Amino acid sequence: MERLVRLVREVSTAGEVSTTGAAVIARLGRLGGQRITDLARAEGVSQPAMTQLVNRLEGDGLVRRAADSADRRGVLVETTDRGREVIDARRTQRAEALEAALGRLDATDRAAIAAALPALDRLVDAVLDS
Amino acid sequence: MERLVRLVREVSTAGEVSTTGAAVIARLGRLGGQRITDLARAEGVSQPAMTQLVNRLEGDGLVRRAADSADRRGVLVETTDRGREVIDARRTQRAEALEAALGRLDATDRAAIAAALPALDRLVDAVLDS
DNA sequence: CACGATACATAAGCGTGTTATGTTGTTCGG
DNA sequence: CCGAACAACATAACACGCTTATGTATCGTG
Repeated sequence: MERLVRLVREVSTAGEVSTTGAAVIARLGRLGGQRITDLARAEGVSQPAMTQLVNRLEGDGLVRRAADSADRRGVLVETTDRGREVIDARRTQRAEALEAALGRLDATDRAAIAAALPALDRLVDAVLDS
Repeated sequence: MERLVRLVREVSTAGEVSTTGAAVIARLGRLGGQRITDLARAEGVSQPAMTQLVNRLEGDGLVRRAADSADRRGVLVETTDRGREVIDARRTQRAEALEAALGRLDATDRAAIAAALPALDRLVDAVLDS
C-alpha cells in the first residue's frame, strides 16, 4: 500500500507540464479566461506561485496573458491552441495507460472499481473539505 | 475529478516529513537496516536523492547511519525511536482523517469502496509495472 | 596486484512551492 | 473629488526535493 507513493510521484512528474499546470490549462479550457488570483485559489497555491506557473506556461506557449478591460490591474489568462493540444494529448495518454492497466485485471476487479467510482469521487470531496 | 490534484499535493506536503521520507522510515521499520542504494531503488529515486534525503532525516533525528561491518564502503540506515514515533503518529493521523471522511459518506458508498480495495491495490500494481 | 565495478558523497542546476515586499490601479468615505 | 485603504499582480529571496555529472573510497577478480 505504500507503493502508492511511487505511483503518485511518477504520475505527477511525467509529461511536459506539471499537474498544477495541467489543471490550470484544463480549467481555462473549461471556463475561459481567469485571473491569476482566482486560479491560485482554485488550485490551492499562493498567488506568487500562480504568477510563476503562468510565466512558465506562457514561455512554453501554452497560455497567454490578455489585458482585462474592466480592471487594468488584473490579467486574464487564456489557453492557446497548443495548450489545448497538450492537455488533450496528456488526457488520452493517461486514459490509455489506465485502460491498459485495467486490462490486466480480471472482470471482477474491473466491476468492483467501476462500482466504487462515484463513492470515491465523493470521498475526495470529503477529504478536501477539511 | 481534477480536484484530485489538490488532494494529492496537500496530502503530499503535509506533515513533518516528505512522502518519500515517510516511506523510507516505514520500510526501515519493517525490514531493518538498509543500504542507501537499495532504498533509492525501492523508492524509485536516484542514489544522490536518497543520500540527501537520509541527510535530512538524520538531521531531524529520524534515522541513523551505521557502519556496515561487511562492506566499509556502504552504510546501513536504521530508524531511531523518534523516527518510529513520527511515522506512527503520521499513520494514525492519516487514518483518522480517512475515517472522518468516510464517516461523511453513506453506508452504500463505504461498502462500495471497501469492496473495491483489493482491486484497487492490484490496479496500482498494474500501473507501476509499466 | 592492478583495474574495473560498486557504494556513497558532493556539486551544480531545475522545478515548484513558500513568505515578504513593491508597484500600480481601484474604491470609497470625509 | 481626493487621499487612504484595499486589491491584483510582480519580484525577490529562500526551501525542498529531485535530477545528472563527477569525485572518492573500497571491493572483488583476472
